[in-house]
Amino acid sequence: MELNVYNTPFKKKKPFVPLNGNKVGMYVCGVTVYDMCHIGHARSLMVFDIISRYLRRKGYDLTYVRNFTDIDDKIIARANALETSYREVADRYIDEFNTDMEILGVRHADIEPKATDHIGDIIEMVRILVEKGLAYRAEDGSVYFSVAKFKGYGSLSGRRIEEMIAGARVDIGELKRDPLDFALWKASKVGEPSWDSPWSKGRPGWHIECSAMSTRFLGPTLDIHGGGRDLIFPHHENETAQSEGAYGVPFVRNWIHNGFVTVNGEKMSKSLGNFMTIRELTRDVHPEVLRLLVLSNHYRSPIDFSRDALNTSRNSLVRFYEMLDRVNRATATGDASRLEAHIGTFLAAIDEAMADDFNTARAMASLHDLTTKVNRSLDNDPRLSEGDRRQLARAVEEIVEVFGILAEDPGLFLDTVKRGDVQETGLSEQEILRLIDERNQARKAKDFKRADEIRDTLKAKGIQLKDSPGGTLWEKKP
RNA sequence: GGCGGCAUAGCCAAGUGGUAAGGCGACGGUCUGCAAAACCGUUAUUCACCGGUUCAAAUCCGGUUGCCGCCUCCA
Repeated sequence: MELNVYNTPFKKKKPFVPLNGNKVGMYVCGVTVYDMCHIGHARSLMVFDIISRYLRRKGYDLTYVRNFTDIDDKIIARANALETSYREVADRYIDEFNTDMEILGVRHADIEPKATDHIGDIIEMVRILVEKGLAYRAEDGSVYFSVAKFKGYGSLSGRRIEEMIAGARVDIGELKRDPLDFALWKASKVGEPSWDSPWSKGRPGWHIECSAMSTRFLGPTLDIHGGGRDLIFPHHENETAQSEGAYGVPFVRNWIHNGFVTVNGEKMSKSLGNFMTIRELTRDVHPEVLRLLVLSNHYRSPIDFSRDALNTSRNSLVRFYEMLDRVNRATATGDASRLEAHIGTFLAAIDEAMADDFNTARAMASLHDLTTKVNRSLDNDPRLSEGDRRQLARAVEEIVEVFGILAEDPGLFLDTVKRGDVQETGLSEQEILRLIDERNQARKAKDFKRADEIRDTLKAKGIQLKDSPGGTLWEKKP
């Protein structure tokens, strides 16, 4: 299936054609490490995790680069507030980030460069821009990019220079020649971390690090550059100006921007204070539930985050795992395959969905279809052939590899997720089991009144019973 | 103010020209002592509104309304 990808500046999908045959270079803007990551970050990280997994599965020779911005105003501010060094702040939150990614099952990028490890590359790039007359040194030793000198500024975000001038502003103390100019190199004040450069002791501006590091690892033209929608302007616009200004070749062949996580329709962000950190959420929500929520929406659409939305995802995930659990429990039969055709259809459907601009929502619909078909088949005949078991294992492997869900043992997953925190019910597991036992004795004695009474009591405490051939099971209803 | 995006059933959500995926919920059925789960069936003649193009429009064009984002740090 031919891969079609939506490209931000063209506003439409087109066939994905890497610059060099099968090789794909993908750069995604990572995080600024000054605080814990929230669910909005999680979505972006998951989206590109899934895209990278799919590209690899598709056979592309992918090099995925995701940076850490480890020097910046906010990191310095945080370090000052904590009376520590910028380095300690950055390193601490890089550790926290890595822990979050491990929790979320987001794989490491191939290369995860830090801005401060590439000061030399950054200075070299700024030097080229100054040499070409696209940048200038201001009085204080800072270096600014001269926006007016770069033709094509605004083409990514669809803005014209004249339109931007009105809205532009200049901070006090900035020595720009033009309000639209942006800093490539910031001269440092006393006490701030700094590096030597031909212009001043200082530190890199935000935008230049991505240009410098992406070029270092992937060359001057990227096949894919990704990030959140909010980075389109000015960050990605500025990266384009820097890179194309310096090297004279197209910077990015495919811009991919993910939609926001919103809360009550508003963007989740630090400044609005309506955020929830990854760590907080995953204390009582299984990471795959969040992943399924992300997968159930198209990557460019907003996701309105709520407990309700989370619950819906949880229920779907439980449905998938219960199907897998049934499969595991099914007795063997030597009969011919009943599921092979369904599984073939499913695998083709998810590839088709993903090849169409990474349409994970459609892929999840196919997974629901497959689940229904497997359940139906097992309703008709609870036995399963070896061939079907193998095919199904293959399908699950594909799901795990591309989407990062259904990676857990079904029995274990259902235990932890369905039973959750027993404490909340006000009963101990022992008490629950005792009541179930008492109810089953009543049932045996055909005392259904007493049996139903017990079931209702448990239900009132949020515990749902399920009588199955193997005995009575219980779960906590969210 | 400028630029951009979105508007699909009770809710969530796919769908960019060929006659509305999927999930949740609800209702009916099979199964069950009764439930739960699973399965089967029903649940949008219609895609914010008004015009237009077309044999054909949720999809394209123009306008209106509402919501959101960017223009300052932001995934």
